[in-house]
Amino acid sequence: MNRAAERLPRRRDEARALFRNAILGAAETVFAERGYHGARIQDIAERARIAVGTVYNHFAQKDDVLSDLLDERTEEMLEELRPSPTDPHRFPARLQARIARIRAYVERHPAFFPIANEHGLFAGSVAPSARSATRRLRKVEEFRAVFRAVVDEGIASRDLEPIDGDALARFLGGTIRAFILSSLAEQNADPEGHAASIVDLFLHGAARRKGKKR
Amino acid sequence: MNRAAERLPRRRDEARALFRNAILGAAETVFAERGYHGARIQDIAERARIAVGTVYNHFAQKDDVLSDLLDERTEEMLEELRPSPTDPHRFPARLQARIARIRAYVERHPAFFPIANEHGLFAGSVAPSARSATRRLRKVEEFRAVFRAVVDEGIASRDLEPIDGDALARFLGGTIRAFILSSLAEQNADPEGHAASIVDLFLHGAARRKGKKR
Amino acid sequence: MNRAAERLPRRRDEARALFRNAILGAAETVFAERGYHGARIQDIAERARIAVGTVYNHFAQKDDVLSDLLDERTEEMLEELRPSPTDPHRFPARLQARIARIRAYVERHPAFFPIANEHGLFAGSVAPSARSATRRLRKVEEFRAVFRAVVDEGIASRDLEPIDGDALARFLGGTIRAFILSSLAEQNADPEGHAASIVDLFLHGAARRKGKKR
Amino acid sequence: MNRAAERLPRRRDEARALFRNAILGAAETVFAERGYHGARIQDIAERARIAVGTVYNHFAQKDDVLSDLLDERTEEMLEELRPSPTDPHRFPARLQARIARIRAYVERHPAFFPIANEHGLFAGSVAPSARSATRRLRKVEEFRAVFRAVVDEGIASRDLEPIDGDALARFLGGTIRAFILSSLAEQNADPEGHAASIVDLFLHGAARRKGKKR
DNA sequence: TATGAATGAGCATTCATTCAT
DNA sequence: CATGAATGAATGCTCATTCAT
Repeated sequence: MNRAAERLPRRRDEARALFRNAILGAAETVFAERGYHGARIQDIAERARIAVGTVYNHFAQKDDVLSDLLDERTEEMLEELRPSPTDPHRFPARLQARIARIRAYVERHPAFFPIANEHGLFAGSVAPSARSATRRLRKVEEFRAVFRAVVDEGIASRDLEPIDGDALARFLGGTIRAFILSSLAEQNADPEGHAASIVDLFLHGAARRKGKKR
Repeated sequence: MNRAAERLPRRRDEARALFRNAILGAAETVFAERGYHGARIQDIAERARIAVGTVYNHFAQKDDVLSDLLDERTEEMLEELRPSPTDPHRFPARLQARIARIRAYVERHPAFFPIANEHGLFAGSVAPSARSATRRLRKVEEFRAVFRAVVDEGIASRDLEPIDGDALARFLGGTIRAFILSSLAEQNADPEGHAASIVDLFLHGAARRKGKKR
Repeated sequence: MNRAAERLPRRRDEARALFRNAILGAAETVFAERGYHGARIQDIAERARIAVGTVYNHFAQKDDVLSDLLDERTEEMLEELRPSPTDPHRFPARLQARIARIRAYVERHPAFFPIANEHGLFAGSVAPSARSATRRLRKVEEFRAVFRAVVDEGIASRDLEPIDGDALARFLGGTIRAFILSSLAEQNADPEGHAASIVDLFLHGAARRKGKKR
Repeated sequence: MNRAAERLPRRRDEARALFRNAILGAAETVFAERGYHGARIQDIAERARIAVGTVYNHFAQKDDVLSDLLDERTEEMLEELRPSPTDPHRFPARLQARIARIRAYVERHPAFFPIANEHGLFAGSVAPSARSATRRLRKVEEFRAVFRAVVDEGIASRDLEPIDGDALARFLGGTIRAFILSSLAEQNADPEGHAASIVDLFLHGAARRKGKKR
């Protein structure tokens, strides 16, 4: 095969990916610390230990750094939410497994959440800041869709009430969001239990349950 | 008495309040449309039909316009959430009444929600944008406290599970937030029913309820 | 006579003068503290305990406040430098008397000197700041003329070398200026002696005087 | 050796110095023409044929441009005043040589003098314009010290009266200042003679000298 | 391709001046 | 005439983006 011919380009691509990831990683921290507008390209470059110009060799504009960051992280989060071959079969345990993965992700990328929030990833209807707005809305849509898929799964398995799926999806989103918040706020010692109780609240609500075991 | 002497100062204060409110109103729209950094003082002034300098006769800096706006609107929202003498006595109806008021508020100030979100009013842990950060955190705390008070009320009336109040408060917050989102998204024809169903989800969850009436 | 008719206008004029002087006095301090551009009309008004608008009832523009201040104070200083009926007749004592008056003036108006300096009253060839520049140059000229007159007097009385009068006038100016500087710097206990020694330096220079008494 | 490695940094430093000097040179003219506050950064940039931002790549703030300019020019002037290996040995000629150098400097940098004056470099006790005030006072002190050193030299060589050195130093300063003024005012054809006569006035004063040759 | 200095459009803020009361 | 809030032109400074090396 053309190994020799392949090697160099491959290395080149690897180098490019290295730079790109370094920039995105730096951007994640800096955006979280100072907000999008407070973050200067120079700050990001410094944190990534490269020159300003280099950032522009990998991203056309500042806005693209944010967009790509949101895209990648969101995609990763969505990946955690989607079904996995190793997931349990019954709905509640299945949901709990996914939520536990989300929690783990949030703890790996705590800086990402404030950014996602600033740009309405979990809220919709935010200021349309420039050309990346469209892309962002698409991601919001994908989130909605995944929540909706989860809910549909639950309805199909007769674990959820067969009512308005969109409303349930939003409810699920809100619940997960509250759960992420507490993950960021506290250093919970029992992630499994935490995920379990959030699923329980989603399923059975906060009302007092006479005579039922918990 | 000294009506005559009183009149002038009173009018002056009224005029000041008029300008101040005009500025805050304009700022609400502009911040929502363009985001904090995208909003120029001149945009706000133009929308309020005053001169740029006048904005600075009422607010020391751009940041203060945002802070005061967040303060005032948040206080108003909190007011809607707090118990009212006309509220029903039993917990579910009581909660539903408050949530309906919130919904009405959101519909009166649709522009405020994106702003609040951009600045983490419903999320905590956002980028600390200079001197107003402290003020904002205080408001976040107040929200948390009000949700907590609602939850404690429900626990006391034996309508809610007597478990970790903070967790329940966050859950309530997430639920209400999801509800606000849908209020902004759709023009629901039945606000009463909407509030009722959100309370129902909060109380009894999304799980299928065999044999129970809905 | 029309005393009655005169009285009111006279009072009015007195009131006007009162305001005018209060403003000039306040301006003197504020200009000295912050420099012309650093001084805001509002600062001057505050120090004079009047409203901003009132300043504009007495001076057409900020620049006029400065010009009039420079004019008045300069005129007063020139007055001190000019011959007085009570002056001694012989040149050295005569010069000493005038210089002592200048010194007294500087001590009454210490704030004025920095202003005069900032605007080149003692230097000529400064930035032509707006329309008052012409007036200022006139004052510089008047200073030069008075110094020249003093020198001519000394030449006529055969106390000074009959050389280039302009050069001598500049030399006298420089000497007096150095003297004013030390007046501002130190709290000399012996003003008379100070004036005497400056005259001595002007007349006989700094060279060692063998065998002469001092 | 590592010439090649050295070349780039060296060139970079040279380029930096080129820009820096161009800015300072432009600033010298513009400050002299319009005064510090009347000079806009854009004016300076335009005269230096660079962009506004470039000024800020070399100076943190407008004030620093002024400060550095004052520092550099003052240091250069002080350098001219300090003893040089080529100076004559006897005091009067020595002093004359230094003064002639000052005169030459003033003629090379006529724009600097008004600036120095506006900021009290030759006067002390001016409006303290923010953070650069300290630096300026230091320069004023250095001037005083150099004048004092000259005077001490003269006292030591028994050419000057052994009286209060500070007073003599101020007198020398005033004399030189007057001399600088005339240098700026006229285009004297005989610089040597001019310096000589100023030294003569400083040494022997303006009094008529019977029987002495001039 | 990495670098980092140059560029200049953009914006917050100031403050002299006006004018209704 | 005194008052002080409204006005908006003016300007220092920032920072995304470009480009010569």
